[in-house]
Amino acid sequence: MNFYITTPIYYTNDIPHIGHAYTSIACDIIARYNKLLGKNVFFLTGTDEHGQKVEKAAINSNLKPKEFVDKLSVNFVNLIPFLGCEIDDFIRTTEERHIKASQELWKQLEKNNQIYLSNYEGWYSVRDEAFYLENELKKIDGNYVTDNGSPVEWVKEESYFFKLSEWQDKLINYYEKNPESILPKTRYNEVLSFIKGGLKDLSISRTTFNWGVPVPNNPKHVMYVWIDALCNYLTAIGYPDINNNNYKKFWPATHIVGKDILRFHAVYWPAFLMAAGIEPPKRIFAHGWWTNEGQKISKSLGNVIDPYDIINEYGLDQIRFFLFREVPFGNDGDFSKKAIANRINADLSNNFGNLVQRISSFAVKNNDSLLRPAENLTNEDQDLINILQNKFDEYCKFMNNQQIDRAIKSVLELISAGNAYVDTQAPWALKKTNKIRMEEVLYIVTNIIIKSAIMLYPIIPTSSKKILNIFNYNMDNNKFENFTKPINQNIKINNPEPIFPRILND
RNA sequence: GGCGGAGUAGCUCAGUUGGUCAGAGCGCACGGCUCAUAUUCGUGAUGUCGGGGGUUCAAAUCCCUCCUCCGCUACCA
Repeated sequence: MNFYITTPIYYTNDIPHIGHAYTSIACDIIARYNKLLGKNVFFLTGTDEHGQKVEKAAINSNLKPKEFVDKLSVNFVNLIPFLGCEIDDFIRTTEERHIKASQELWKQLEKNNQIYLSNYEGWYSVRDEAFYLENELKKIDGNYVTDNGSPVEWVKEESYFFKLSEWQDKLINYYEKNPESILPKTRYNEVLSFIKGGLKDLSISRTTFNWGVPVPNNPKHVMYVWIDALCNYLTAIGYPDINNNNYKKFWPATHIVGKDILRFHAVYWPAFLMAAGIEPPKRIFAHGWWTNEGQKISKSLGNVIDPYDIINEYGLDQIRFFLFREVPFGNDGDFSKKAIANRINADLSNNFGNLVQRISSFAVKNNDSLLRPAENLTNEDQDLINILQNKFDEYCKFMNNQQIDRAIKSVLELISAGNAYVDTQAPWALKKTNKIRMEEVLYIVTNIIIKSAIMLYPIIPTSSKKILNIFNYNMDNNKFENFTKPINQNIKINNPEPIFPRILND
């Protein structure tokens, strides 16, 4: 089984913020989960480097566009390992392979009679790089400006168009047959209602700037964002060489996107693909946005969250955990210091960390660090093992639908059951009365700890490995095959150390 | 305006096809344990399940209506 997951390509007009980190980590979690399932995974991210905005920013910086994007792209390249993301490729739209792929996709669309030359005209804002309808504009001092105050000018230019209007019925048909190809459900509804509202042909080239992929056989035009940007998902797996091994293995992809760019991925992109005779994406998942202490995040408010700052303050796994434990994936969330501290302390330090600590240090002090497989299971033991089975089933069901928060909650419930089991079995009492039973109890809990650590590995990979290391357990020999079967090996415990330090109140 | 979603304990939210569905976590109160990062375990309290009406033996769950909030309603990644 193969699994292909992508982030959007990030636009090189600014440095990365928490939103970029959020999307990338989401993909990393899903990628790691699928690896645990035993799949071959291809995880792609990259940067989108063309367009008028970049061209202008480069001029303002006294740099050639390529020099400018080289500088900005590296910020995104460097962020990936800092976030603990294990990617398989990083694509830049200025790469030769991508220019070739986009042009090839264009030619394929042209060959299939999906592109025609015409004129595009309307009110255009250079700052926003977008056209506006008259009713979206307001008049200030006799001049039209956009809602956010950008000046607009009336522009008429020759442009190539994609026959999007021809794909309305086919898209509707496709989505009605594949209701889970857009998630969450509410986004699916939005997309479908948008398509049902009618589709107009799409302008896909520009002549007013040069920083883009040249349109084949007409160098006056460069591609306007859509085909260039979206095609990256094909480029990275070898397109246009459709006999390429990666292409054959990994297409179609699962795309994780912010809710603001859902339409491009869920309407234009599948239409392009179908028009080119290529299968549409397997799934598009749209996630929400973060606020900061209840406030909308914006540069002008000065409350942009720098992923480096926040991770250096709380720790990588702690932030990864918070981002996906706190909020149902797909919803908007609020990033607050209080919520972060509560989450880390309650779930990681007090619940999981404590279970690890109380068992490992108890075993070191009272059983010479050695744990031996349990032989005679009581009803209570069996109950706990049954809970593991139930929670693992839930966890997989949720993860398969990108309900990461629900999956995490299932594991936390298992860990809570582990803590409760320790209390009822009271190994500190058994120490005086029944040493054999004490050993069994410790071993049964250790099984739960190890399985919990592996289930949480996609979210908190470094911490999970630390925990497994305490128990000298190598997770490579226990992925999700026969996962709930109890471990059966002697375990020697390494020096325990607190994995999740609590966050002290400010 | 149109389409869609949501209003459930102080907070964040679960609640498939109507009948242990009135719940979880956090917070709070009380009690227990002492292995553990002053951690954990147990018990308990607060809810007219947005308002009103209807269908039904039975509705948070279906229908009608009203109120509030949110998203989408095309060319910005």
